[in-house]
Amino acid sequence: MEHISVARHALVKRLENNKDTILIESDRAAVMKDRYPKAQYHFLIVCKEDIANVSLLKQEHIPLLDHMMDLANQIIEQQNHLSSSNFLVGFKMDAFMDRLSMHVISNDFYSVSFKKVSHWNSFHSDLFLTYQAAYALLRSQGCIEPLSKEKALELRSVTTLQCNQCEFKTSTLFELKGHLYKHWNDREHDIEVKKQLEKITQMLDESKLDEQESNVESPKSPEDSKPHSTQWRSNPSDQNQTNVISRETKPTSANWRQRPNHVPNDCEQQQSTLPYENHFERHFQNYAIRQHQPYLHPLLGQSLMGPSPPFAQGNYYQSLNQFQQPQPRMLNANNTINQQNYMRFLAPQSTESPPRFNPFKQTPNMANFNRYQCPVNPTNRQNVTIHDKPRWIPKPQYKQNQPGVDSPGNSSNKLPSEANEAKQTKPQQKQNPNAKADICNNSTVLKEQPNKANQNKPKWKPKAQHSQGPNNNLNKSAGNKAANPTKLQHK
DNA sequence: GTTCTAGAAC
DNA sequence: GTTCTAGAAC
Repeated sequence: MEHISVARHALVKRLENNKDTILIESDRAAVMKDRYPKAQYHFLIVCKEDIANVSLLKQEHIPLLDHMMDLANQIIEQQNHLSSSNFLVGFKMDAFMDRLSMHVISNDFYSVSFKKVSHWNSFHSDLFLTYQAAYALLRSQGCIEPLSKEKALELRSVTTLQCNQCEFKTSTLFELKGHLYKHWNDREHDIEVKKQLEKITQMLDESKLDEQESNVESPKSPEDSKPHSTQWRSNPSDQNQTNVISRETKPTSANWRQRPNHVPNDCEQQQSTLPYENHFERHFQNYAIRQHQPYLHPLLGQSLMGPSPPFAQGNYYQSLNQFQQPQPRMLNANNTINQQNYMRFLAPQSTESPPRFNPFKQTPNMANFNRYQCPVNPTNRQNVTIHDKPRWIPKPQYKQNQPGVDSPGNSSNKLPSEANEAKQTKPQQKQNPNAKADICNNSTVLKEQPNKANQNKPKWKPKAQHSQGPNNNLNKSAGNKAANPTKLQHK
């Protein structure tokens, strides 16, 4: 149980020792990223005062609550293109950590660490107490009643999952995550469209301003017209004049085509057969279609930029449909997702709109990085076949060995193929009938005949209960459950 | 709470 | 060979 208390204390430890992970700090609280974010943006505002959880708050803590909310607003304001309405702010009633922490989490819930139904229920049931609710309870009652363990367990395991952005309901985490991915993808498109439109609007404003400047400076007769406004600005006096142009003035257009009641001369008549070149709006509209069409939202793309972009024409979410139906053996009895299957679920991405950089995505540990551990790099993936890809890479557990000493268990310095061979030798050692009999009959023999390959640090040590008592001859798993129900104690 | 992984189960 | 589970470690 000691390791659980260590884990519970990890937040305080991080607060005290890992100052570099703190984003905003005050004398009463600090803002840091959640270690396992359940959405694209997930922050913790950790209280510095030794308060274990929200149910220990009293009325005198209302100023502390307000201060934590101030920090929450500060960190939300730092996130571009997201407003406070996109965030949930509050406390977990069944918090695991032993220090009061306010969660600030974006409502997309698109994250690698979002893996369990209980993760969803922690934020979308009575397990989550919003800041407003906590404030109201402290003001009215002066305290916050804790949830019973039974009630918390019941709320955690609710399987009716209601989308937090629409009326969609499902009973499987798989469908919910596929659905949430659509919401996230749409929002990313909206943000991208907004950025592009802002950029285009800015360019249009600048070009209109230039046009107005040129119209004020342009001579009245076509014979004196000069083709480029930049040439006029080469004269310093002209340049000064352009700086005092008022937006309200409507000067005669520099383009003869745009002047009302203008009769073109011979030269202009000849030009009329040429393409219409001087229409800035049209020019930039075409530019926008060429440059930004792939990024437009389907609805905006249809009305503003001409034909629908490719992702709006076909079944854009066709690649996602495979996630709609839960596949067999993807979920276990606890409705959690197997790690490997989960990565398979995340792997396919639309080629039309690559996802935005994930600020929380963990970078691989480059010390142990090799081509076998790089499932997302397509160039490396091409080089890996099923046959030469080991299921796991042994970690360098034998660093204590002196250099030059050839240890049979030291697979960290070997090639992967050699590591595979070393792994294949393990069952042969286990099948030694004498050794197996010794393990079953006398635990002390284990100390006398240790596994030589793993002599320095055995990966698994059978417990004394396995070789003692009435479960001696039962199979191992049954003996484990009967003699050592630690799992039940943890839960 | 989380990840990782050996061994069991399929 | 693949998936699940339990235990260890953080």
